[in-house]
Amino acid sequence: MPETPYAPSRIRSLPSWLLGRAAARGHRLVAEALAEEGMRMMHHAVLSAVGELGPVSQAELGRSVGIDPKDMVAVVNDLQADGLVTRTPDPKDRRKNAVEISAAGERRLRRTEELGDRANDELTADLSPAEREQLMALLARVVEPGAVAKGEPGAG
Amino acid sequence: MPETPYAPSRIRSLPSWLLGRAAARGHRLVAEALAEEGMRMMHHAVLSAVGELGPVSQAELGRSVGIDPKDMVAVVNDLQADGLVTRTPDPKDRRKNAVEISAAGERRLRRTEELGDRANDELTADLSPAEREQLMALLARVVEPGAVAKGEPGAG
DNA sequence: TGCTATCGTTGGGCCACCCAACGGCCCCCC
DNA sequence: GGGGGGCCGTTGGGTGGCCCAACGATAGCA
Repeated sequence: MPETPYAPSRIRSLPSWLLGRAAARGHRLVAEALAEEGMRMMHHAVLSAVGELGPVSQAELGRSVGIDPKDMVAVVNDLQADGLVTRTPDPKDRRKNAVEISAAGERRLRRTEELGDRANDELTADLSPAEREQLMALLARVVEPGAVAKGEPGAG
Repeated sequence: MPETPYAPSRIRSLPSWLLGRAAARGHRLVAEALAEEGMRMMHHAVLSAVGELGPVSQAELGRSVGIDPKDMVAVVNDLQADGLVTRTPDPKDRRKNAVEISAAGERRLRRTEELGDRANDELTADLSPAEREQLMALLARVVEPGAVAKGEPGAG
């Protein structure tokens, strides 16, 4: 390399910086993989959460994937328009919408999960399985400080 | 736990997801720390790179911190307007601007580095120093696949 | 002398993330 | 059983990071 593709930088020694770079690459890889099915990351995340949680309100969905209620509306709209989820008023609580995955949604989810997994494999291609687990464990403690340390069972 | 603050999700087992969450938290912490000095992350990154590289063209700066030339213009404009860097035409190559840090820029950089460091300490508060190093090493290999594995000297 | 590539700059667009407000509805307390 | 606090979905607006396209000026090379 004649030029200086990656200049030295004190910045690079900061976790936040590396984290941002790594996340950006992961985002890019996953996003373009999901694009093969016409899906975006948030849509995939929400669809996956719906598939796991069963009929669930949008608010709870939002909390589970950490997305703003505003954006959740748009995502569920899209998913519903594509016939991937159903949105039915909850008879027990008329404020809520019961969001549920459809058969088409499950098929789509299966494909996008496959694509997402492969993108993540590429993302961590340089890491051994053990290292990948190690990375995940460390990241989990960065994401939720104080949650794992004392062996707390947590929410799930 | 009555509610489900963090619902189970297959998504959460993906590196890209955890990476995104961790990066978001790091971004938030660093951004609000830097805000004390009226700086944004990109500005701090560029200023830091300028401080390290000495007089340098915007294009090279952009490559070193991985930022779009378009955005670099705005960042250097801001830094220049605040008197933190100087932008002088390069006599040897009249296409280029030689960007250099000023005395005020060095002072500002010293403070923002301090703030950034503290934010990163908080970000990795749950990690021991060894674990933090471990995380950084793993992240570096995620960011630049194939660069570290074979002991390649790289560009620097 | 041309051709190609780079540099700085301008313009536009996409996506994730966040805050504020509002009508509708539930639940609990009085 | 009536009222009030709080949650739900929805709409609106705003910011930051990232990427692509184009263009005039300039440098390097054939």
